[in-house]
Amino acid sequence: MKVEEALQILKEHGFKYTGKREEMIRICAAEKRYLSAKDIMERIKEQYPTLSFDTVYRNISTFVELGILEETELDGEGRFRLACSTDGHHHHHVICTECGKTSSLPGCPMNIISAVPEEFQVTGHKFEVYGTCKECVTHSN
Amino acid sequence: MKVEEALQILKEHGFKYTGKREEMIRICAAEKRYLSAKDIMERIKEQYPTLSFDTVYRNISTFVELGILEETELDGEGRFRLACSTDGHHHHHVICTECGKTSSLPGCPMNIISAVPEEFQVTGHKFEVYGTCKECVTHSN
DNA sequence: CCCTTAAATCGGATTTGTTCTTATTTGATC
DNA sequence: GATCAAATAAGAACAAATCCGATTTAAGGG
Repeated sequence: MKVEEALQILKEHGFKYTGKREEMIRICAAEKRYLSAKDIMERIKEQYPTLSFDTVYRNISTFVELGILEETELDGEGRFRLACSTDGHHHHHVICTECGKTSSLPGCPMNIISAVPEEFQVTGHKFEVYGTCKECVTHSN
Repeated sequence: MKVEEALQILKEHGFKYTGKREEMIRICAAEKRYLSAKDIMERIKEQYPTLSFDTVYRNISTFVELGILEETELDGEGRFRLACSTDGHHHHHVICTECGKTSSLPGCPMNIISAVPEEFQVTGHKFEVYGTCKECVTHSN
């Protein structure tokens, strides 16, 4: 997803444009990795030093609801990255547990699963491979 | 995994036997679903009304480290269930997001994945299907 | 342009899940 | 039964996330 697409989605849903929102999205668009709310705060402080964490958290959850951001969880804290499933087709990621860096995996296990027990009404799924990226392996040695 | 196996694992690793630990394990063994620390606290209060949450949390993490409990996360809180991967072979679950009830899924996507980018050193993976179980669908209507 | 209004933001207090600290108790071993 | 390390209690401390009341700001209409 591109920054412009994200802003368009916001507009379509009646959300106001603010420089802070755009900057948050730009920050997420800048790297192929999951960022924590803290990471985003840190990066946005350069342009908006007074931004409150309430704003960051509130915007993040708006973005997640609108499908602009994808969410996961590492070490008990939420991590976010610009949605990329919509770029092509649905897929999953390998995630570096050190730095949040991601890389796409082909395919989705749901396509292959023979059967989900019929006493469950399926609402979603999560498939994530965890690891350490080359950079983080190097740094930790 | 059975309660006795779990206790055996504790013993093998030099942990002391306590009634509280056994009871915690029994509680987890009693149902095929993920329980929160709070759930376990609640259930154990019948036998050990004074048990502190520190004890519950500390024991839970010991159990997770020893592979006695499996951990996941729902609604921002840790959930635990008696490990069952060791029963037969490695597998995954459908999880009811309402009550934590689980059901096994055959197979593991890691077997099918063609290739993980070689710049990642894989350390683990998570595959979970989420849904609502029959009981919870009924109750919410 | 200015006015109005609802949405967005601020700043701090609050909540929630979890961990830490210190003193005390208890299980295992001799 | 004495000893000692491990386990526990109780509450303080922590960190992530949310809530709240007051203020500011974007968007649209006159």
